[in-house]
Amino acid sequence: MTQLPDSIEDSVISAILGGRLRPGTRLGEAKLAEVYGVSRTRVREAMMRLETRGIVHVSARRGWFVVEPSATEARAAFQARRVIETGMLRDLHTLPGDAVAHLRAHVEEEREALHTGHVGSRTCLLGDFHIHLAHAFGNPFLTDILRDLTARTTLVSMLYQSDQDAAASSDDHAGIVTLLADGDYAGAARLMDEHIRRVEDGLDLAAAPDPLAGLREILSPGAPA
Amino acid sequence: MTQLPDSIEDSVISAILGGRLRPGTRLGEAKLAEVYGVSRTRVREAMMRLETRGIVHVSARRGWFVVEPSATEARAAFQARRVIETGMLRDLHTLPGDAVAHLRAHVEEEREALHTGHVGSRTCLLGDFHIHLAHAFGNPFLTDILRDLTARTTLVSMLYQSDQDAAASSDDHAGIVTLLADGDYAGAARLMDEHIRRVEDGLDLAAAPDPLAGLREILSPGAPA
DNA sequence: CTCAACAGTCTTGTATACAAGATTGGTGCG
DNA sequence: CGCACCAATCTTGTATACAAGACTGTTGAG
Repeated sequence: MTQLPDSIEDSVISAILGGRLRPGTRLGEAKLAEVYGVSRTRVREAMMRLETRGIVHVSARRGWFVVEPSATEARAAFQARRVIETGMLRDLHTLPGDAVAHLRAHVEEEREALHTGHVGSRTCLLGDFHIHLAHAFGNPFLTDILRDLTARTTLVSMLYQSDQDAAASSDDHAGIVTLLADGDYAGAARLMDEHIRRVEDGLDLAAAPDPLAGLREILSPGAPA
Repeated sequence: MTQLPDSIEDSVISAILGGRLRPGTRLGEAKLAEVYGVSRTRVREAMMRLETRGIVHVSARRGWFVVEPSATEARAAFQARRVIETGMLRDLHTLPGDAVAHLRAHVEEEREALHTGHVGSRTCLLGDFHIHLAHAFGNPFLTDILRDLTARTTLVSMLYQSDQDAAASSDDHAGIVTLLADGDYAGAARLMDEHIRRVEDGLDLAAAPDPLAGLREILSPGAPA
């Protein structure tokens, strides 16, 4: 499904999409340099690229951190995705013949992940659907833009205690694919709009994000001396 | 109209939007470092950021160059703009009250630039309209995305001998503002779609971009010894 | 005269050294 | 005991040195 990342950037992005990197996680240059077996220079370059893509940010002389979108930014990110994804479905009718089959297969994978219950691959697959759909339209700019936006909304979901029902999302995806199979782009656009709104509405954007979420989780079973 | 840029990136972007930087222009690190009075390190950082934004690219050990979009990339860039800008107009009805007035003033500026005939500020203003419109909707993600896409399409226009009629473009802009003033977002979206198509159709994307365009221009009057 | 090989120069690629600020842990005063 | 202050340590910010490759101009053979 997802090819293994060759660059530091891809590696970080895919870790976020897969839920392995949480918002607020510190990414020390020295640490990363050791992990990837490269010098700090390369790590810095990668971090700066990710920064311009809005994935990480730097706190002066403290380190690089996975972004923690504010409620406002969260809303804007979802809004941007809605505008672009529905816009694509409404304006572009250029899906190649095999796209629907591929998307159907993807939804099938989602279903399986739902049953096996592996939360990481599930999160990853649910985000990947949108990226694959964008990719199928063949516009690399839109694909790249949506990849970054999806990474951000994935972070948002991690931050605002999403009660997102993965099964419902997958059902939406299946519905969109069905409509596309019928050539009903307008219907697909409508359903996509509802879908993204549903995901957004499943968030508790009023709740301030818990800065200690990570720690709390680690310490909940019982801390050692 | 356009506040003076404080970073190297903004400076390059605004030079492109204003038509002062042509596609293919070489941006040497040492040269830029001297111009901006900073070290090569900072210049490299800025260039790498611009690279991830698709504005410049690096040719190994030869230097940084303003991108020269291929015909395929050109079409994709216009398509992306169409999807996003019409999507915004269709989905978002969140223009603040004073937005229309500001946009009207902007179109008025365009008109003046048309008469005075200053080609640089004209190009800049025509692109700025779209950026300002995006900005008015208040979604920073979409604004940033459109700024970069607009920079790219500006480069495309320089590269593919656009016969774009600046006056017609400005008329389109005026029309869009009028529709927005009436709250007719759907109509504005339709006109925006036509407008961007018109600009794209004004290009000769079949013609291979002339890699010597810059030189030819310089040498046309008669070369000195 | 043409062309291939080569030396010199220029430019980026990468690592490393050091400066500057932030954090942490300790110490002493009240 | 609590708190402010201070030293030690860690981390990024920035510049610089040097390596590696690309380009240019020259030179010499055919």
